[in-house]
Amino acid sequence: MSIKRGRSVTISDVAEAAGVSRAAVSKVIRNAYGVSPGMRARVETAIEELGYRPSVAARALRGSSYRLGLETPHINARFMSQIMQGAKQAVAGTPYQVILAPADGPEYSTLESLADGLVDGIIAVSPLVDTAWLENLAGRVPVVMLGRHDHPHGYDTVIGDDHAGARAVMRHLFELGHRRIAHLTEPEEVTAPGSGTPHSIRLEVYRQCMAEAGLGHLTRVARRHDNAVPATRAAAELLAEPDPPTALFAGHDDIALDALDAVVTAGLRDRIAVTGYDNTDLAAHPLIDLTSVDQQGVEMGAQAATMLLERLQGRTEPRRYVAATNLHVRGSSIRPPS
Amino acid sequence: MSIKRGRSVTISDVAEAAGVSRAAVSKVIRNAYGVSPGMRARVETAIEELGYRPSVAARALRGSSYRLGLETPHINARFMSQIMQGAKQAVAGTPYQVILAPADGPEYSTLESLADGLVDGIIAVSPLVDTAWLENLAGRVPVVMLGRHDHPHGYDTVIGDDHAGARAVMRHLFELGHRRIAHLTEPEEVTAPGSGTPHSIRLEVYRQCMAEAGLGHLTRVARRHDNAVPATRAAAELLAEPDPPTALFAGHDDIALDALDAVVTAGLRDRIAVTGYDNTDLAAHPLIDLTSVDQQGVEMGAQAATMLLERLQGRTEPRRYVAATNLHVRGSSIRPPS
DNA sequence: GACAAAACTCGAAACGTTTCAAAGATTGCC
DNA sequence: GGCAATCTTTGAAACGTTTCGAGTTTTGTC
Repeated sequence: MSIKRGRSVTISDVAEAAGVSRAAVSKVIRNAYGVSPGMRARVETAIEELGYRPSVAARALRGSSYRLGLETPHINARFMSQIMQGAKQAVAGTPYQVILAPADGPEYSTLESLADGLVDGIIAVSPLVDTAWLENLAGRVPVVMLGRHDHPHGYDTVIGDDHAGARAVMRHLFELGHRRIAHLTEPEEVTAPGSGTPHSIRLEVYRQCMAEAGLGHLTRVARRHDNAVPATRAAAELLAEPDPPTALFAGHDDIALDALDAVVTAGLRDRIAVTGYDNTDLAAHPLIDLTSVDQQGVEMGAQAATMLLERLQGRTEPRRYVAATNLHVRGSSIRPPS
Repeated sequence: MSIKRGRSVTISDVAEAAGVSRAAVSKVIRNAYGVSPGMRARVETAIEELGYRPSVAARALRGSSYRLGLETPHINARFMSQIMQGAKQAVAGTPYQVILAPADGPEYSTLESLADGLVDGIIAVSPLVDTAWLENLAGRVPVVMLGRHDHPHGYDTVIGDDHAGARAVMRHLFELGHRRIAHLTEPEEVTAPGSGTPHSIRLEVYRQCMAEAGLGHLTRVARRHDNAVPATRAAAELLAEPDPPTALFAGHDDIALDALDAVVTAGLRDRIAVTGYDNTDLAAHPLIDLTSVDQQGVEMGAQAATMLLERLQGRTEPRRYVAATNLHVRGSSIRPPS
């Protein structure tokens, strides 16, 4: 009763069954121009009866796989759910599908393996790869980069308004009365000044706001480091200092969650303010109740996918989309002790 | 300065550069038998210099794409992170890569689109598709199903020990002194008796345990329904009943999070016990602090990927892996009012 | 009803790999 | 040194699509 790995139905089988040429079948399945109603009908019947499905591999070899690839740095990055959701919405109704390739290692290799003819376009979050390399990649396949504030020639970019978002956080914390505000962010390589990563900008805005408020001397930046220092520890160390901060501005919600962990563990839940970024679904949970910046991840994902589709239809000049931000104030916005 | 969509380096280019045949290059890149050290060296140099990367499309057309596909029903399902992590671990060091295809729609179509020559093997969580259809799919490409307690011929299965896990939860709640225990689960179609889905078994065990304890009359089952009824509402309705339950046994952590939401919103955080399933990373967060059943998702993912690799190497008899479960008791294990 | 234009259909060549049988080179043995 | 056995290497034929130019039929116009 064991079924052997069967050869599947090919376009030739359909052509034969419908009594037409392979070229004709190809046109029908692609809705291409120049096919008579009669032929279309016969071909569609044959396709139906045989249960024909075009081979993605053969199509890809010939030109298009009808797949868009989404590269994501960490499997867990909750923000990516939003992006994926948006991208899926954008391709609904087109023959395209979105697949996800988690990096978890060197980003170059994940991107390259996507580009190796598997997908027709790539959406990626890769702050670390350099622009020249990306321009080169974009020469082979359309690319949309998320969260790069550069102005490339060959690829498109989708970013949030990190200046506005970070500034909104700082203004909010100042208004609550905080002065000792610390910033919790990613490792140095992701926040290098001028690198144009979202986290470098949030950090820069943080510094600037502190300076403008005459609080430059209270500036404190802590970072998580991949395995060595989880964000919980970085936060805990901040809290253990002689004059600990009264507010923690976390670079994104995942870090904010860890910060909350540290704050709660230190028994300071209603003494220390914590803010996040991305407004992921958990932020609204009453047990988390995290103030966070919404940067419309779903819309960003949808825009990114749309840009790829445009490229596939021939657009060549680069596009750039900047998503507006919106601060959601929640219970983690504790006032400082007065 | 605009780069035109360049044709990339092919195996022929490498062959020419190295002064050998295409077949020879093919052998080298696949580490196949029968290639002299001299030739290998020349070919490898040429590959290096030209920056050659094999086309996945062409390879797939010819046999193997070296990609494994992971189908996941909802983008957000936190449990899938664990599976993905395990699968990636298992393929590390092999030429295989894992890609993720979120379903979000009819599962058949996602699975088929994966099977259309894109991947060499499929790992899927699809409780709803029927066995015959899967056997057929498995005839075309190796398949490992997660969470199906059936005994198929053509595909492999990886499951958690849902009987033991659910029983552990119930025993735990009884020991705490609970009698009014409600079960919060997925829509009917996923829990049909005898369907062999994990949720049908957890439900069945719940009913059985209640009956065994002489509490059959207190059995209460509530369900979320895709868009209409989020789990928060289902839970809230339970809590609003005349004699509300003192403990909520949620089918998995995502539902448990919603249950906690409802419990907190009703102001009953330290009156009602909540338990989850899957022990996702959030359960351990001090603000969530959710008692949950660990079913070794990472190990399950690793096993699934390993099974695919075995199939690709020729195994034909079906395999089945059952992961042990382990209850993690946390703060959400409230005692009932005495 | 003749002729041009438009609409439709087709055969064959590509796309970049892997595989298979066969040719060519080398080794071992007596 | 000759012959068989083994080891290397190769050319050509797949794999299943799309595309392109050319051939065939239909339509429209006078």
